[in-house]
Order: sequence, then C-alpha cells, then structure tokens
Amino acid sequence: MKIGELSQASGTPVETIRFYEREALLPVPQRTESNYRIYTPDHADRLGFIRQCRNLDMTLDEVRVLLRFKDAPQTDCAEVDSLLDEHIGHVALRIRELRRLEQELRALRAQCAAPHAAAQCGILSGIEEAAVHAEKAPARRHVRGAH
Amino acid sequence: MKIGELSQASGTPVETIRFYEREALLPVPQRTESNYRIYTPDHADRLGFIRQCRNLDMTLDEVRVLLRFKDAPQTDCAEVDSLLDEHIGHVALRIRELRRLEQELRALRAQCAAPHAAAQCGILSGIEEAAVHAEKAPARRHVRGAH
DNA sequence: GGAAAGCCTGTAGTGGGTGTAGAGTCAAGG
DNA sequence: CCTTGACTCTACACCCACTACAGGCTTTCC
Repeated sequence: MKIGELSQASGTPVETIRFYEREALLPVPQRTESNYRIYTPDHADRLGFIRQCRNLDMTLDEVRVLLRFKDAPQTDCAEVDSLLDEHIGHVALRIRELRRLEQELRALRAQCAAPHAAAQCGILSGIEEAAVHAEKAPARRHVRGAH
Repeated sequence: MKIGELSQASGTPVETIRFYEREALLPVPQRTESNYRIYTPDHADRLGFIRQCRNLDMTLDEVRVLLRFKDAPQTDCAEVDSLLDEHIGHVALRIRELRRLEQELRALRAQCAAPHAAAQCGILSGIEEAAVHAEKAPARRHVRGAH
C-alpha cells in the first residue's frame, strides 16, 4: 500500500510516517518505479505497535527498546518488564506532581472571588507572595506537564 | 546586581535569564561600561513572578498575559480569573488522562509476571493486541505527558 | 602578573513531530 | 489527448522553553 493508505489505516499523519522512517523506527520500504513508498502489512503492524506505545506515553527511545525485543524474540524479556515498571513510576510521579499543582492553583484561584482591578487581584499578589517564599531549586521533571 | 547574582538569588540559570530578556518577559537592563547587565530589585521581583508561574506549569504565553495585568493595575482582572480557570482545567484533564494511562500500564505489566523469552512476553503481545483494536483518531493533548 | 571565574554574543541542539515550497506522478473526466 | 486535482516526493523551517556550546572580553583572587 502507498503512504496515504497506511496513514488512513493507522490514523498517523503521512509526515509522521516519514519521520519514523528517518528515525529508523520503521524499516525503509520498497519503492515503485516512480519513487513512491510501498508498504507491507508488516510495516502496518510495526507502525501500529509504535503508535500504541506513543498512546501509552512512552518516548521514542523507550519504543526503540521494545522494538529491539520484538526483533529478537529469543532474548530474555526482563528488560521489558523493568522498562515498563520505570515508565509506570514516571507516570505515577507526574500524577502526584499534577495533583499538588492543581491544589495550589485552586487555592490561588480562590484568592479572587469576583473580578476587580488588577492592582487588588488576589491571584496576581498570591503569585508574587509565593515567589518570595519559593524554594530556589525547582524539581526536575521527567514526565510532561499540562500543555 | 550582575546576572550571576540574579541567577543565584532566583535559582534561574543565567542562560534562561538572557532568554527571558530576548522574549521580552524581562525589560532590558542597564549595562556597565564593560557591557555587563545590571539588574535592579524590580527585575528580581519580575523574574520571581515568572518563575513562580512556570512552577505552576503555565506557558510563557500565559505568563505574558499575567504580566500584562501586573503592568496595567487599573485593568479589570476578569481575564486573569478565566486564564487560571482554563489552566486548572488543563491540569485536571491531564491528571485524568494519566490516571487512565497508569491503569492501562499496570494491566499491561501484569501480563508478564516473570521474565522469559521475548517471543512469549505478554507485554509485547499485549501492546500488539491493543494496537489492532486501537481507535484511529488519538486524543490531542494540551498538557505535557510523563517525561 | 597570571589563572580562574564570570560575562558577552551568536548559534545549534533537544523531542516529537508539524507545515511549507516546489516539483513530479497518476487516475478520471471532457 | 489534455487538463484538473489528488497524491507523492525531497528538503527545509518552525513549534516550546530552554540548554549548551564556541570564541572572545573583563573582573577577581592569590
């Protein structure tokens, strides 16, 4: 099948498929005489696997590890287990961070019940206040935030 | 104070301070004869505000809106309120997404109780299985993920 | 006085794509 | 046969919020 069909079938933008090829996540497909990429069901399966991993919020490097095991079925899969354990840890950590963040934001929001002049806005002054007392070493994060 | 002192005082890397200046988040400071930036306490306050907003996981565009209100104290702050409400919404949404993700990952992890050959690994086959049944239109996300 | 630390500008890279320009290819309709 | 429009190709710039150089000044410390 051509790249547009694979795109349709997998719900993946055409550009992204070509990007995965450049990143060596997908093997280089054959070409027609007119230089069009021609994909096999194997390509579609592999792309599906990659997209599913991305849905599970893995990095492409994590996906690369899993693909390596798919390509070497004799290998012991202990590393797969620990990769997943670590990834679950990252997600759980990010959830805790975001929950704390949500509490802070709600507390801040409560500072301004009704609109008035910005000079008296409890939200703006609340941020300033917090900045003064803030710790100087912010936590590094591994999991993406909220945007 | 010089940029290194401001960096120390605010816990912000020097490069980031210069980056904020380029982005017009911080006003251009005066210079010494030898072209060193000299910051005032006002700069430090403003930088603290920006960093606090970033700790609250706001984008720089959101920070720009808040700074605009700080700079125009007569303005009605209704937009500040709704900005915060929206931001809280994004965070809450991301928490829900990550919770669902964590459940999926734990279910997947349970597929492989003990290490064995990758060919029989329940995790790898679980991902493949899920890929086959996956929806084609993935949800777009606004809040960062887990890495 | 000489080394180390700090500062300057400018540029490139990060991750995971997205969007564009400019050109070639292909199938259907007139 | 010709045109139109959809599809594909390559190559490159852009997104965010930094971060990390390289190469050259200035200041500080011993």
